[in-house]
Amino acid sequence: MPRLSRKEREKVRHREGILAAAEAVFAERGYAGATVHEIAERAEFSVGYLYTLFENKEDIYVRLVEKRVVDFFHELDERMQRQDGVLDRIRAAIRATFEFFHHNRQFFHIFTHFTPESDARGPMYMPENCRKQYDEHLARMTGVFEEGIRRGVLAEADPVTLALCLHGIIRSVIWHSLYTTRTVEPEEATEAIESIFFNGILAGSNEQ
Amino acid sequence: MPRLSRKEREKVRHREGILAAAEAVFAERGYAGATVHEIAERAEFSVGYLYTLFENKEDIYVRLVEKRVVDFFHELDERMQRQDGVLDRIRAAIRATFEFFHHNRQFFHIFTHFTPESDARGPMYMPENCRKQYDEHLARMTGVFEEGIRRGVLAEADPVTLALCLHGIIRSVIWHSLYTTRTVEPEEATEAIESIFFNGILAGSNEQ
Amino acid sequence: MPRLSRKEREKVRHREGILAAAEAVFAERGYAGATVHEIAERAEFSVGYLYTLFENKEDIYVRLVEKRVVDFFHELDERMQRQDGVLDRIRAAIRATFEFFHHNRQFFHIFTHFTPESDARGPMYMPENCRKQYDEHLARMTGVFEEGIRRGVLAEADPVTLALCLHGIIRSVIWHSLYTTRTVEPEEATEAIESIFFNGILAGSNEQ
Amino acid sequence: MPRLSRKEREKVRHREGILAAAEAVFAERGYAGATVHEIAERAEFSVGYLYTLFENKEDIYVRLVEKRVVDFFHELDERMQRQDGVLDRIRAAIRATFEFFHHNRQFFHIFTHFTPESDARGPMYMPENCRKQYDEHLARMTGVFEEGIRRGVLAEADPVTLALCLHGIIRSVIWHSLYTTRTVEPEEATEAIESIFFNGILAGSNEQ
DNA sequence: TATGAATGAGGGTTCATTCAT
DNA sequence: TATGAATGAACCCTCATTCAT
Repeated sequence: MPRLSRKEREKVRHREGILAAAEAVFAERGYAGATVHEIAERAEFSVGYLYTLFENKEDIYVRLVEKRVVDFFHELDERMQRQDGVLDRIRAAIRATFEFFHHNRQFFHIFTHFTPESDARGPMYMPENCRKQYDEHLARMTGVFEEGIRRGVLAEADPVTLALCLHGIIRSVIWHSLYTTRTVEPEEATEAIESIFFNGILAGSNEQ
Repeated sequence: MPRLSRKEREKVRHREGILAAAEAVFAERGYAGATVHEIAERAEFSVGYLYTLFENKEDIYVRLVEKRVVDFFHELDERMQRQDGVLDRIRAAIRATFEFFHHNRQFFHIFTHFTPESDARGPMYMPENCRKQYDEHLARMTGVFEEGIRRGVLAEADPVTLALCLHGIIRSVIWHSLYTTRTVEPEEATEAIESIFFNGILAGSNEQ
Repeated sequence: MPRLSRKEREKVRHREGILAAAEAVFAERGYAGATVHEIAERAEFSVGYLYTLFENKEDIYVRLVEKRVVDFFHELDERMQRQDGVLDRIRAAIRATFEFFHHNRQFFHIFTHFTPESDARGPMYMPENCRKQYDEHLARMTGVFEEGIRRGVLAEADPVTLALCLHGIIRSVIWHSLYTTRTVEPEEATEAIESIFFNGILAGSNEQ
Repeated sequence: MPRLSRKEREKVRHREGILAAAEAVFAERGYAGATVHEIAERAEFSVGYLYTLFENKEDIYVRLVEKRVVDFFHELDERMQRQDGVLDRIRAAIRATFEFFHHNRQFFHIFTHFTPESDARGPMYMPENCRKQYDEHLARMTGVFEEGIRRGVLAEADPVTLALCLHGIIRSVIWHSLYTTRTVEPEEATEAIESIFFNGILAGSNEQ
């Protein structure tokens, strides 16, 4: 682990401050709607300084998204690895997502609205290498569901669709939380979702 | 219903052509990223003419979103009303959504990414009166779930969460379709989702 | 010759007005020192309009220089062609240059200071295709001197150096005129230069 | 002459290093196109330090130009003074110029392109006090030509024009050397120019 | 009705200059 | 003395909007 000089540590702190400000602005206005001036203002730095730490507006966006996405998927993975059974892993994924959301509410304004157009620079476009991260994550989740089916713990179904459904459910709850500006308790949300996702909504089916 | 003169009918046609062009552009670039010139170009009208039919860029966006959202929720409602039982209504909602998506693929680039910031003009911001439409729709769906629970067809659960979950699952599948640019067969998708949502994913729970 | 519509003719007039304004600004400030705003202001157009007629700042510069250089060398050539003897051609070149200068004083601020750096964008850099024009012109002049020497009208000497010297003498007089902001009478200047260039400066050598 | 302390001598050395770097940058980019950062970088000093030795960008330019111009005219003068006859003085001026060029190639990118706008800050503008230097030099040269005419060595002609012509011829050869990036041998160049300038280009006139 | 030339405020970016260290 | 992080005015360019035709 490299020791950083005081200057270097300060630089890192400044970069983080700017990324935090950028997160808020991109979340509110989208990529095209955000202005570098507003980011600088909220970060309480001059515009010029941003350009000494980042190449340009796009670089700020890409670094920001990259950082958070990597952090998020890393956290998610680690939490899942710690569990043994398939069901526990799924539970862990749900809880970890809500906890990450709890601490990174802002970012989900971006994350939840990723638009993956490859050609055009969409409203919240997903940078190239985040797309890879995302695809890998989806593959890992799919793997978990496949294993569950193979072991007879889960019912027969397309594992990709299962992964998507879980993702969708979580995202919807998060979206509603952003939409109504109400907080979500990770614990509660996890339990509610788990119950629905595992047992379905029909009466008489939820005695696990 | 008022009879429209030829001129008026033509005007309506022009408005529709412009909205269709706008839909494509907003979908690709987001609200801030879209330019009035590009919309005009794709609609094969001059910029100036757009400004005789719409107040400004925002007006185009708002009218477009309003129109599609109203159409969509109207269709959804109607389809659900035609069914009697709770389960059939839910089924109808799923299928209707996928069918609407099948015919209005473009719009879901906007719809799926609605960001509901009220103050700032977000990347795909939801206009005031669409928000109302959406809230009403959610309330209706919640009502259906409530009824199901009351009648003992559905297991005890927070009906709002149920509505959100259904919404989320559908959205996720649609998002994945947009993301991978593959088409989704309404029939198939409906069945897959229905099975998961009704019975859950655990083995031994999916004999209805 | 294509007939132009009124609109098209106006466009051409506007382009010319802008180029004239640009000429003044580039002459005063150099390429890097000139601002598009100032050009627009002097041309009495808005900045935005310039960008509908030209690609960007560089395009304005390149078009301007190209136009004038082509005009100049074309004029020069034509005047020389009309003469038969070598001496008359040289005389014609001198006079034509001074006359062009008389009518395009402004441009010589740019022309006289062309810097032909190929890599860096110098203070008054010579666009690619003007360089070609210039090289061709120099070659033609060199040809004239060669012919003179071959026919025994001119003394033995390196024809390229002769061409350069003539060029230099003229340029110097023009430069001095710009420098002192005094006008130069084409007639007079031609005679003075001709005498020096043909006969040299030594006493007893100027009886032709 | 005041004795300088070690510190002061070092300071002088630093100033010279910076001016040398500045010379290269101004030569390549022009006044407006040059950046203080690039100068600092090439001089291997920090920007901040430049500002302790010079007032600002303009000051660097002015000092640089002043220094070289003074050096150049001083050298030129001295060399001419050493000669007795008018013709030898002219020869000395030509040779001295080419030798100075040989050792200060870089500077002639600036020197050859001096633009004398007084109001605007031109692309290679000539600082006030260099203008004075230049005027004095021109006056001295004019004086030499006047003397030559008075003594009957040179043919009757406007001495200012003669000075300008000589200047122009030399400049043109230098310019061509810069343009083609080929070196010029002072000896050869002097002879070639001398022959043309003294005898003219007509056949039968160059037996001195 | 329908056009597109013309506008100018505002965006991304650069760079001369300052100042704490 | 010497540094380079930090500033912000001013650059080039875009685009929502207007208006004469």
